[in-house]
Amino acid sequence: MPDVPTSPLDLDQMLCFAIYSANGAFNRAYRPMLDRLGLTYPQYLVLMALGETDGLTVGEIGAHVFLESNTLTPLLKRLEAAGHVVRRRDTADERQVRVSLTDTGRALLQDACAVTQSLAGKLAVTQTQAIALRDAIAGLRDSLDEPASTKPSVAASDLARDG
Amino acid sequence: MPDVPTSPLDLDQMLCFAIYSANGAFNRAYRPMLDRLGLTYPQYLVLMALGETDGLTVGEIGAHVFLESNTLTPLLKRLEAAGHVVRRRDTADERQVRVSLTDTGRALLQDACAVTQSLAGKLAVTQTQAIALRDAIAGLRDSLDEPASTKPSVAASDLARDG
DNA sequence: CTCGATTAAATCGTGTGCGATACATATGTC
DNA sequence: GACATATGTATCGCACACGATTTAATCGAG
Repeated sequence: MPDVPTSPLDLDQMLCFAIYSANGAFNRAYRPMLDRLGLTYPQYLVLMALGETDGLTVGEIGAHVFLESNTLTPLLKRLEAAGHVVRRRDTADERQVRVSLTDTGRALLQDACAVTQSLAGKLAVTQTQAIALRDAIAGLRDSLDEPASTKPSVAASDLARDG
Repeated sequence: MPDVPTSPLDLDQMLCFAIYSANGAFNRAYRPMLDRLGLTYPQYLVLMALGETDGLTVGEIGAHVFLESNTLTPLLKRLEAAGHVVRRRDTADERQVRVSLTDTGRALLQDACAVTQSLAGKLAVTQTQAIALRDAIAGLRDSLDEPASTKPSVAASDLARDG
């Protein structure tokens, strides 16, 4: 084992940087197309969540897209102002706000999904690779979000070039 | 092939969302530790780039961390105001500004790298998995950033659940 | 039933990322 | 010398994202 004295970490070796920079690349790729639809990427994600299950509460949306209410509330208001979404207090529990897609919102979601489809063609991976990659990254995310999980046996000292 | 009518895209099936949410998870994990050091994550990345090669120009830093000068300039000024970095015009080519780590900046980088190391222990992947993952994601990023590359033979229609 | 604790949203302020645009300066080319 | 180009800088603007606080509604214990 070569002695690695001071700064053993190289930018291109870090898993977190790969994800950070890939996220930026996705944003750059999505932006011009989503701009035409008047959507931002997080807004698109929220529409997708509602497309799966309409009438989610703000908290439920947040659980899907990993955003808090302080981020979602203004975002949802923008979506509502644009007419893509309707916010309505739950009659049973008036603390909660239920969000539903409007017809135009649903149509917009269709267009946005087409954007994703077209973007998929640019990726330098096969479908099976993409699926494996997605699941691995999702697992990574979950292991980071877990408060203090019992790590699945990975020797921490072995992971010098991650993070 | 099953007919996939209107909204075949599920949030959890999308590769871009996995990356988006993993990036958020990394941010959440890094923030409390980097906060103690008075650094943001992109600032940390810039320090790392300078740790590899000191005296980079702004443009060179941008090439490393995939950020433009309009993002980097204010970031670098904050780093300079905090005393972690020195900006100096290149005497040979006065268009360029060369950025160098100060001693305190270099020390800070060490501490920040330790943060990454400790974080690596939380990841639910082996080292070999992490390396493969990192390379795959970096390849993804590069395929997205390429202007209009000849895609490596992936059937676009095969990639419905990516993007 | 009332009071206190808990929960869901909303709000406020701040920092930051990142794009668009405009502009100054230095370089290279004709 | 006049030109286009490249690069760094400054400004503006929007949208996140987080922390902390506030308000409203619900629930639970007494």
